[in-house]
Amino acid sequence: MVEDVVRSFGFLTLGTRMKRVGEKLQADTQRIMDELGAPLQAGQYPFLAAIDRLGPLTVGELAEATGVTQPGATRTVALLVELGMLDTEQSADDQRRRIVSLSREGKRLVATAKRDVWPRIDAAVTDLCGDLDGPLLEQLAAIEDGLAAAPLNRRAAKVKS
Amino acid sequence: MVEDVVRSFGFLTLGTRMKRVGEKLQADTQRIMDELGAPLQAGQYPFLAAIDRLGPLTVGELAEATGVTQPGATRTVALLVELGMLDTEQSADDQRRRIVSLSREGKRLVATAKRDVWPRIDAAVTDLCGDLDGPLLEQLAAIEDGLAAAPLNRRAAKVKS
DNA sequence: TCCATTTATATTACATGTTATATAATTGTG
DNA sequence: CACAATTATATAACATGTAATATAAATGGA
Repeated sequence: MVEDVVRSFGFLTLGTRMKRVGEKLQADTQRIMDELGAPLQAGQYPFLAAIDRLGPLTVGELAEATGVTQPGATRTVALLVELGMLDTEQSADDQRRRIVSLSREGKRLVATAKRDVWPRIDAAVTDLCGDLDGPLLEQLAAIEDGLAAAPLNRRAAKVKS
Repeated sequence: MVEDVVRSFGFLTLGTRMKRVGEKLQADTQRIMDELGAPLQAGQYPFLAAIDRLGPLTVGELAEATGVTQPGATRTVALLVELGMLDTEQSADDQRRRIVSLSREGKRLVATAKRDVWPRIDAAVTDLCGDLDGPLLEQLAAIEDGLAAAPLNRRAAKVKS
């Protein structure tokens, strides 16, 4: 077993390390969702959740709300329209804008996710991180070790009961 | 200005959020390196640093040390060989293994980076995160706000004097 | 010793992020 | 009120991660 240099380098490689931990969390989250039958990718839910919370939004507003660039938002919206989860209409007063809203199916999916899926994910992540405190690098190490010891989907199953 | 839903959702969207913060840190780090004339991408340095620290490694060991998958390591190694920073040789006792080492130029780059670049990056990130404490979500918020207020390259310039 | 299994690396296909730029609609100003 | 500048979205080109699979070498047991 070789030393994990990204972990060893401390603040110097913090960006790489946080990105890596984030990707691992997302991958584990995806597994929970797969097990529960949720039909989308983890990274797509923020788009649905943003509209659910804020009402119909333009592409640019969705980019802001989800923290991706505008081209990223354009692409994900196109995909979710393709999948039947979102509808778009041209804005009446500004023909450049596209107003994105939840389709009937999108609304159903959000309702189900809010009830059955998101609470489990939240509980699993809380199980992993909720009690953490102290310096950032120590918390990151605890998260990495915690994920290695028991991935989120195992924690979700545990918490569920 | 639209609400940042990934931030609002707390633990539920922690993976997306950490990935995003990590990407932002990396992008800022890249800008420091660009300003200092470092010729590689931020994400490529862990490969050089791993070999500098641990000596020549196989592709698989590099994957472990840098925390990427083996195909990712294969590709990055190929790129860095192309750029003249790494050399590879077939292992004598196991023809499947490729031993990856720093080229003369790679060694020179690591020496320069260790002296001139990495300390600045470390100092800038420490300026941003070094004093943080408390619950994870609060620290993440502080990092996001801190980066928005003064990106890492500004902090590097400040610390440098 | 032969051959099935395992292991190390490479390849393929894809997901999802970015930046730079194109296009079309709107706005503001001389 | 025409036209330059701005704004919203789309597209293109690329970077970098993954999983699944192919290929070639090493290993181990009948």
